[in-house]
Amino acid sequence: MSKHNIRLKDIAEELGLSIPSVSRALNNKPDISEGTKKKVFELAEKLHYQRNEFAINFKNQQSFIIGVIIPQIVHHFFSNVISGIINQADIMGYNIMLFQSNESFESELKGVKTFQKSMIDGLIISLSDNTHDVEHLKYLQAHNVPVILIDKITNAMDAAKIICDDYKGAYYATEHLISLGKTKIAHITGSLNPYTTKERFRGYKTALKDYNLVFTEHLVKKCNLVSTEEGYTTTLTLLAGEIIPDAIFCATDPTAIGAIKAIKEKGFRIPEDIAVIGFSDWNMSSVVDPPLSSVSQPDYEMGKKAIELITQEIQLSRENKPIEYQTYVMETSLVLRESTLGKK
Amino acid sequence: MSKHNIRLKDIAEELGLSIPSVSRALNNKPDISEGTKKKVFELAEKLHYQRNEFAINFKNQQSFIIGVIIPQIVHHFFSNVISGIINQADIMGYNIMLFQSNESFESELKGVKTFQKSMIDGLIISLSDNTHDVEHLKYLQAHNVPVILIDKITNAMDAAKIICDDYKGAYYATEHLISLGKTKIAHITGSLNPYTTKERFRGYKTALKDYNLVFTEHLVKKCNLVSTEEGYTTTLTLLAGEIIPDAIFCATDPTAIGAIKAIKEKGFRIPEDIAVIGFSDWNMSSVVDPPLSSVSQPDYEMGKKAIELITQEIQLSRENKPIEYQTYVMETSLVLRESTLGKK
DNA sequence: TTGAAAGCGCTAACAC
DNA sequence: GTGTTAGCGCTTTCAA
Repeated sequence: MSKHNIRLKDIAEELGLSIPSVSRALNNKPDISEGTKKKVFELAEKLHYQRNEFAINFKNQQSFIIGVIIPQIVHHFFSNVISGIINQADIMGYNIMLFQSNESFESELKGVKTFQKSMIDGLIISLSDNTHDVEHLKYLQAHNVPVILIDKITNAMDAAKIICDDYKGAYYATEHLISLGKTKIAHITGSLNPYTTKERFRGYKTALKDYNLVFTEHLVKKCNLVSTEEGYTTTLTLLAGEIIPDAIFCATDPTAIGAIKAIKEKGFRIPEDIAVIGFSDWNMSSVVDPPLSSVSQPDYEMGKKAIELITQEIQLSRENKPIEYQTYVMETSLVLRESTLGKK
Repeated sequence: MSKHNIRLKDIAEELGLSIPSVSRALNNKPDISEGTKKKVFELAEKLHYQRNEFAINFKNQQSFIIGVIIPQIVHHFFSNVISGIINQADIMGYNIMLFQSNESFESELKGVKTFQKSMIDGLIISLSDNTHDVEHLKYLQAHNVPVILIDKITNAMDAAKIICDDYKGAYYATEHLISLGKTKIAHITGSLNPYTTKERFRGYKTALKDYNLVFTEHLVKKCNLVSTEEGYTTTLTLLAGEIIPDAIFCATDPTAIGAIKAIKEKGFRIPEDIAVIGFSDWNMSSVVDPPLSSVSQPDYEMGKKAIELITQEIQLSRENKPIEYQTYVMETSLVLRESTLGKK
């Protein structure tokens, strides 16, 4: 907001009162007479008085802004997380400042720095795939700015963490394929840095082991971007290999959609020859042909939870009370469609 | 950031200097000796001095925050717009505060109000479908907060506006269907409030007229949410009508995807019996079966442009220079796939 | 119940 | 070159 706005001073002068009196009146303090309070309110109304929040923030050293850094907004999962964050923040009286790292560590660093300058009250962050060092986040914590890690977390720091149960989700997905009688189950994984991908891989391996299926190195392929294109080309390699899989568990839905395209193109039937299951349950997964089975993540709720946690921490931090960090593991669920179940 | 931080005062005292001298040194002002400047810098470094931005913002009455309000983040078009906004804002040295109206006018009003309190330097907004009154935006303008309308705009106020050429895009899409020899072209439109939908409808009608095709009331159906589900059910009604269309131009891609599902289910061939074209070019549109032809919008560039314009306006506004409002119409392009072209 | 004074951290205008 | 003074708008003492 600009200069030339009505200040307490203007009201005070016009009413022949002192500035503190006007302040008291407008803030509904007890030690002010009803008469003057009424006069002040009326004039304030008439002049369209608006508190200068710069002054307030300055005085309180609080911004009511929560910074949010995620790798990519254009991503079904993250845009849902953000949606939950924004709606809940609104309820709690906070504003959201948003930044995307585009999976670059330098960019993430820069984001944290500019947020710091904007005096955020707290930070919710999903780490970039290339973040190995978290000194920038520890620095914030050390300066009483609560940090909450969401989805892409790290064990390199103590903080509240919100994840979904990638391990269990992957385990159930694999188990589902096994229950269909599949034995040569391939896995297309992502860059192995992020915790999430690792956990999905672990769930896959454990399920195989628990059901006495052999783990075959050749049936695991790595995608860096976990994109549709990469899913497509990776699956082509898979289908050209010695062992043709009879099912594929993909670490993300786009990859799975790429896989479906490759499988159809090569003339295999889905799911009879090769069943496919993804992870994330994009809203578009239901419209591909065949509709894709997937592991659904509680994205919106994760965002909501993040705000609940951080507003609590902000409060505790301002009261100089100790904060206990927990890791919240939120449940995934299987959404089964034709890519594994076939036509009804 | 918290209290208990290093202030200029701390440095000044430790160095036996006055506060302004320290300020001058740290801000690289010319009227300070190299010697003291060096001393100050070293101590500041050692003590991890950080400017208190609350004080700076207070002094300058500027936040370097740009507010952004859009109807829905979880929307391919908008998340791309925001992506462009954030990346460009970063370049220009601004932060982005984000809010979604969820297509509710009340929510939009509330968002504007909280942003006002957060002292945003400018607002970029895409109106909710239910916004008929724009007094809240005019109020901002009147208080020297530049407002830029993007995509969902209104003629009810004077401001810089950024849209894509919905009319032309729709015209070309319809023209494309006509060029395929289609004559009974249906149109599934959205809620007719937003300017964009109106323009798409107008483009459709004009194309029909220009090519001497009769406009048939029955072939135009309205969807409120323009969702996949609605596209599906609406298309079913269309296919159950007296005149079966030989092509459908849908106002959005989700609608078109729903239409494809309905058409396939009823046993029609795409595009031989009924061709389908959408609008927006979702990234998933290429993976549906058949891949969907669509009108691609310059979403990311629109966001980028919005930041360029608003930072200029903010600058002009601070210099009390007059601002000329323009409407920027950005070009769409046809992305043709199998849903109109058929298999190669 | 009200006013006077001080201060949040910083910078700009004015002295010396 | 450096220090003194004043002020951004508001709230919170402390006096009266």
